[in-house]
This record gives sequence, C-alpha cells and structure tokens, in this order.
Amino acid sequence: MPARTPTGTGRADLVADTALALLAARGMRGLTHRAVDEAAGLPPGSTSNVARTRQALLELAVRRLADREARVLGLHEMPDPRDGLDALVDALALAAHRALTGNRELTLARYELALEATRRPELRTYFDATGHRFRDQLTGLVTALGSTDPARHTLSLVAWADGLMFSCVAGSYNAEAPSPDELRQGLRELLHGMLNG
Amino acid sequence: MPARTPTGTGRADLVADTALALLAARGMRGLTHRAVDEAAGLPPGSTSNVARTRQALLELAVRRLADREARVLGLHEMPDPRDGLDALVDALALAAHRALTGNRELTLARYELALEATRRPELRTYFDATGHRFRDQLTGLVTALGSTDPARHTLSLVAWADGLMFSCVAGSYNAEAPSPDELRQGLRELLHGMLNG
DNA sequence: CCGACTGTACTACGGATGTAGTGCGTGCGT
DNA sequence: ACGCACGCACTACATCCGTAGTACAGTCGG
Repeated sequence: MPARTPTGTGRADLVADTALALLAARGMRGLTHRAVDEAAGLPPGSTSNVARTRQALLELAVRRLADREARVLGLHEMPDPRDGLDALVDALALAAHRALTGNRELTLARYELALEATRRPELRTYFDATGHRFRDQLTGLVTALGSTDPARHTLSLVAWADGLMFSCVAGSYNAEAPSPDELRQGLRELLHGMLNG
Repeated sequence: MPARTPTGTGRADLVADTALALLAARGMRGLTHRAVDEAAGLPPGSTSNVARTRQALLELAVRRLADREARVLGLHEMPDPRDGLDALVDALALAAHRALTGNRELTLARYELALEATRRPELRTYFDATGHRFRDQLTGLVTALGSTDPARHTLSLVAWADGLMFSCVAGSYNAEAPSPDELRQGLRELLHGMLNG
C-alpha cells in the first residue's frame, strides 16, 4: 500500500464516485479521464490507470452506482409481505424521497448510465443485478397483497416512481421534490386502483 | 432556392431529424456536426452551416423534437372533458403506444435531450412549450372527472406514462412495448385510484 | 442585363480526448 | 535482507471535435 491516498475508501471508489458526480453535473460528454482526475484532485493519469479504457470507466461507475443505489433503496430493509399495504407504501415513499433529496446526483447519474446502457450491453448486467432484486421483492409484496397481475403491477409501480423521479430531476416540473406525504398519497392511489379493480 | 436539395422538407429539417436519430442511436457523445453530415449523406460542413455552434444544433434538434412529439401525442385531437374517463384512457394509451412502437427513436432522443436540458436552460424553453400545453389539457380533463388535486394527479399521470416508456426503452425491462390493452388497463387502475380515494 | 444576396461546399486550426507506454518508489514474500 | 511485483505519476500520440473563415453558385431585384 503506497503511503496514504487522499481517500480512506480506496482509489477506485474515489474515481467511481467522482465519475458519478461528473455524470450528474456535466453529462456523458463531461465524463472523461482527465475530468475525473481534476475533479477528484488526483494527479493526471490516475483515472487512466484505474480504468484504462472508457468502457472500463463506465463499468466502474455502474458497479459503484449499484452499490450506492441499493443502500438508497433500502434493499435490505424491505417490509415483510405480512406487514400490509401501508408498510409497502412507506418503504417506497421513503426510498423515492431519499433518491430525490440527498441523492439527486446519484439519481441523475443513473439516468445517464441507463441511456448509455442502451448502447453498451455490458453495462446492463450490473443494472439488472440490483434492479431485479428490487423488482422481485416488489412482486412478492404485491402478490401477497392480492394482486391479480403481479408482473404488470410491479412494472406499474416501478414506472410510476421512476417517472416521477425523472420528472422532478430532469423534467419540466423540475420544481422541488414532492413531500413524503405526497409520495405516500400517490402510491396509495396507485395501489388502491391496482388492488380494487 | 439553390437547385434541388436532396430532401423535400428543407435542409434544416433534414439536419434536425438526423441529429435526433443520432442521439437515439449513439447518445449525446455520438452527436457531432461531422456525424450528422455523414449520416445525412450531406457534404462535410453542411451541418456546421445550418447550426454553427453545438448549442445551435441542440436547439434545432429540440425544436424539431417538439414538433414531431406534438404529433405523436395527438395534441390537437385530445378528447373533450365531456367525453368521460374512457376517452382519456384511450387517448393516453394510444399516445404512449405510438411513442413506444413507431417512434421509439424519437422517445429515446427526448430522454437524451431532457437530461441535457438539465445543464442548458435554453433548451428547456422548447420542451416546456409542448409539455405545458399537454399538461394543461390533462389538468382540465382530470378536473372535469372530479379530481380533488388536479396538479398532483396530472403529475402522477404524466410520470406514470413517462416512467413506463423509459422502462421499456432504456430500463432493465427493455422487453417489447406493452400492448395498448395493457396500457389502458394500467391507466384505468391509476385513474380509478386517483378519483375514488 | 447586371450586381447584391443567400445558402452551400470546402478548408483550417486550436484544443480536447481516449489510449498506450515508461520509469519510479513502496511494501511484501521468502 | 533483497529482489519482485504492483500501483502510481507522468508523458506521448493519433484522432476527433467545435468553430471560424473563405470561395462559389444560383436567384432575385432593379
């Protein structure tokens, strides 16, 4: 281990976090090896050494994104199916609210990378890891709540939340984030319509 | 008018359409003056002349996008408030289905440009023109249907549809587009939950 | 019939970008 | 104790990008 790097969490993580921050702030065109060096305060060439090619840099960023996003979503504290509808509403509202307030940057970077994954199938892999785990949990929950079409209802829920976040972060409604109460109300309405057709 | 250009709809429109196609196919980093020249089969420098700066090229693309998107959304054939809930469901489902099938490319380009507009406020202007008109129409419709919170419900509807389109076009669920029937069903559920709280 | 004008073709250039190559110092295994 | 491997700093280079400048052809007004 060489002396002491300016970060306590490893060079690669610092590069990855800086890449995500750059994606949010300057978009896909703003993410370059040199820009990461500068933004992270690292000597020129450092990012090239951590991730030699652009593809490697993007994969590093996506991997890191999956880690941090899992924490934002609260993947390991999802409610139990027996906790009922309100627990699900609360968990989803909380996750969305966290994504929109303390993690706006991460959310924006996710959309940038999702679009890029359209053209780079290798990136899709890491997305799907976190994404599928989350969706599977959701499917179990809506099933337990009596959904007659769990797959479609899961997609509906995820799409609603994702679309709302996109609207708030990149849409014309780039006003402030909805309050947790508004989020809960919207989710209750959506779930109510799904479960009492 | 110089002789006959290779397009019948004007040089600027050809450049704008090609720019949108490139955005969908190669992303923001794939959109360059030279790439547009090549993809459109125009002699090198043509795009530079139509839109000298990158900013101008992006504005041209966004303007064109607003035009074409308005047609996809059916902005001028929105149902009358008195036509009832089913007419609204049909109109929205049809619009979403059109966006996902015959206009996937346009939809992808819209997300690219929406993200870019985050960092270029000038682009936001043209988005808001079409977007606000559409939302205002929706607000009128949900109000007529008895919504107790038209603004939030409009946002909910738009977010649901937008999130679904994003999921289908760029998400892990990049499976085929939902059928119009599935779209109608999802919309009915969402509206039912909103209007019968 | 001719001159100004507009849109087009083409070239030039400063700067940035992705990627590869090369020494050097540090910590580790033996 | 000492060579070895590894991560790091730094440099080099070919390519590509945005933008500006200039010359030309066809069109329209007088």
